[in-house]
Amino acid sequence: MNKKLDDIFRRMFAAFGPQHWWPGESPFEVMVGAVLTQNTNWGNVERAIGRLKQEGILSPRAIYEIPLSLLSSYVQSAGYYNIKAGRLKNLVSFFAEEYEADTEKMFAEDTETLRQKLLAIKGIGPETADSILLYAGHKPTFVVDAYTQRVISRHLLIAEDADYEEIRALFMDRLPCDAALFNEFHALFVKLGKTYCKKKSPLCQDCPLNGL
DNA sequence: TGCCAGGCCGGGT
DNA sequence: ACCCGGCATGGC
Repeated sequence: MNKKLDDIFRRMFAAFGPQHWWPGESPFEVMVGAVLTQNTNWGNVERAIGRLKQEGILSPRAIYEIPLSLLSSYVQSAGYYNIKAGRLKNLVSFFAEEYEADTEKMFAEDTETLRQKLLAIKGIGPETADSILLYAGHKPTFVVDAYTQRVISRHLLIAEDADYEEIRALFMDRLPCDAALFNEFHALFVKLGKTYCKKKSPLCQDCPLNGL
C-alpha cells in the first residue's frame, strides 16, 4: 500500500469513521440511486427513491413498463428528471435483456467486461458505472467523483486537469485491490469534500489532510 | 439570492 | 481530442 494514500485514508477514517456506503436496501436500488445522483444532492435523490417505493415501482419490471412521462414525474425531485427517467429506462432494458434483471447474473460477469458494457449504455458514464460495480456489486473498482478530483488535486497528488481514467488508475495501481477498501476510501473522500473541500473554500481550514 | 450538488451527452471547433 | 451548453430540483 502506497504510504501517502495510506496516510490519507487513515486520517480521513480517524476523522470521520466508517461511512456505511452505499445507502440502499438492495443492489437494484443502488443502481437506480447511482443514476439519480448524477450531479445531484443525495437528499433530493432519497426523496425520488422514496417516491418510487411509494408508487410501488422500484423494480426492474415496473420501471421497464411504466410510461416515460410518468416515471419522469416520480423522479422529479432528483432534478434533470426527463433525462434521468430515460437513463433509468436504458439501464433496466440492458439489465433485463442481458441478465434477466438478475443482479447475481450481472455481477457474475467479468468485472472489466461488465464495466465496458455499462459504459456503452446511454446515460451511464464512468462514475455511474463504477458506482454500480462497487456499491451494488461489491466489485473492486475505484469510483472517482468531483470531490475526489478536487481533494487530490488540492493536495497535489495529481495534475488539476487529470481525467477520470487517470485518477482511477492512480488509486488502483497503488492500493490493494479490495472492494471494501475502495468503498470506504471513496465514501470518505465525499465526506471530507462536503465538510472541508467545497468549491468556495480553497483554504480547507482544519482539513484533516492539512500538512501531508 | 445565487451557488452548488456523489455527471453525462451531443454538437462545435 | 478537448470545450461548452443543456439538463433541473431543493438546501443553504
